[in-house]
Amino acid sequence: MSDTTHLASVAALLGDPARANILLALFDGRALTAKELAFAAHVTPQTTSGHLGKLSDSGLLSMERQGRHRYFRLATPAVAQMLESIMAVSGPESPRTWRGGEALRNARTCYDHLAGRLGVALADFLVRAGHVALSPDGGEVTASGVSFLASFGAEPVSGKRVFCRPCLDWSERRSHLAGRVGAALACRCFDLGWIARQRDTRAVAITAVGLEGFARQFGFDAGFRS
Amino acid sequence: MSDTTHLASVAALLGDPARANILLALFDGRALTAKELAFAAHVTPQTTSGHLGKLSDSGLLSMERQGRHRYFRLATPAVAQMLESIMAVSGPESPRTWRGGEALRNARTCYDHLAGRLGVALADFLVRAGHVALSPDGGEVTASGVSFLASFGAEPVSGKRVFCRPCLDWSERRSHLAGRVGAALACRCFDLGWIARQRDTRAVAITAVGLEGFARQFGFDAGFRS
DNA sequence: CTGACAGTTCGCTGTCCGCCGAAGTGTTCC
DNA sequence: GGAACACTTCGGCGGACAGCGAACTGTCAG
Repeated sequence: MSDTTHLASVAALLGDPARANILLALFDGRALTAKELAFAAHVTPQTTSGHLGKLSDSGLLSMERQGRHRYFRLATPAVAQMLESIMAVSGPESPRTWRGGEALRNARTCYDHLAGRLGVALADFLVRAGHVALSPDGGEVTASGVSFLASFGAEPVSGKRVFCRPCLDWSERRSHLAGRVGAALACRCFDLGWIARQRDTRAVAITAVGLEGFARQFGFDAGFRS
Repeated sequence: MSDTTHLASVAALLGDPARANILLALFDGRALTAKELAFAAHVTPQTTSGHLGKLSDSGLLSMERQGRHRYFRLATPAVAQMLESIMAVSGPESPRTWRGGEALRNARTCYDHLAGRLGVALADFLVRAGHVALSPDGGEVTASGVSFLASFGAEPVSGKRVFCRPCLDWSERRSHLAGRVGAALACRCFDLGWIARQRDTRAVAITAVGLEGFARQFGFDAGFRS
């Protein structure tokens, strides 16, 4: 029964609210210091230190020293995918209970790609335009999609294959784009200055340039709601 | 912080060894009675009853009455995928600690598709033959793959798209096939009598017909190791 | 060197929760 | 009817562990 023991021990790590907060704070792929994580977890630094030790020991986090700071990040994309899939099960519930605020629902990062209304709108456009085909389990980029992405300047990195995968959006209950394609799109949008990261939150801001750009290139109004 | 709370509460459910055993016992998609699950979880029926109540309340399990029995199963495929992704993170560790036995490593079901050495060998064949292209995030069936699957009698169900997705095998540390394609392949192998389910384990037995069939159609020896 | 600050280790307390024995409800079969 | 069985509820016990205050190590700035 060795495998169930390990599954349970990893799950138990995620089962503590403080540790869950830490992991979600790192969910967008950035590296944060122990103190920042203590703030995110709503516990004291010494408690956080214990949690970070456990998470690192089990291989969920990787750590990097820099002067007197220690930067923590998710050890691998597999960890992010695990968090995604748990939220896909736990998240939906009643949308009314959402306290993350409208900003988070509008646009946020999900590890390395975009989620929220913006992420879903992007995916919708690509599907409607026939650039991408999505099914519950996965997706494919069509020939027209390949050239569209190239013209937009979002070339998925690393050879092998153009690939994309759907990621269930737990606020919108619909799929947005993940995988290399999702990452490339998000990256390009940041480069163009259409969206910008904000402090202490996974929510991203849509800039004035972005509003105009999304309307022109993707044909939707990214103003969502006030 | 509503979403972290829910993530933590779901993870906490999986974090108990008894509940993890219950979920893994249901991982192959079958429905089991409360008593069978008590046996699988190594705890008494009354303790199991409490666990099943919690798992059902949080929507991880669905229940069905049948006479004086109660049958439980995983509520949705999303739950199975969540388990997969956690095992992908927790499972690898040192292969030496594997106690599931060689049978489980050789061939087992992973919700609705095949895993273990057999699952990996099938995926390998399809990739080498150019029937399927796999990347860490997803996969595609090629034109030749579509006709190959049709000739084998494994037509993925439900219209929309032929689709497949890789699933990280936590014993072999390599990908096998999941998604509709994986399910169709497994289903066809059961139908042909190449493999057979066994009691009280996720391991599947490879029949004599299967040995011959895998060698002829897929070009590998499914004898793996004694 | 000294003070400030990041991060850790230690020891203690309080709480939560898994577990089982005993007793209760509902169903089936004779 | 009554016995057997599946499953649940209740109550108390005991272990595991998150949390913090206090004290320690290490790094930086002047």
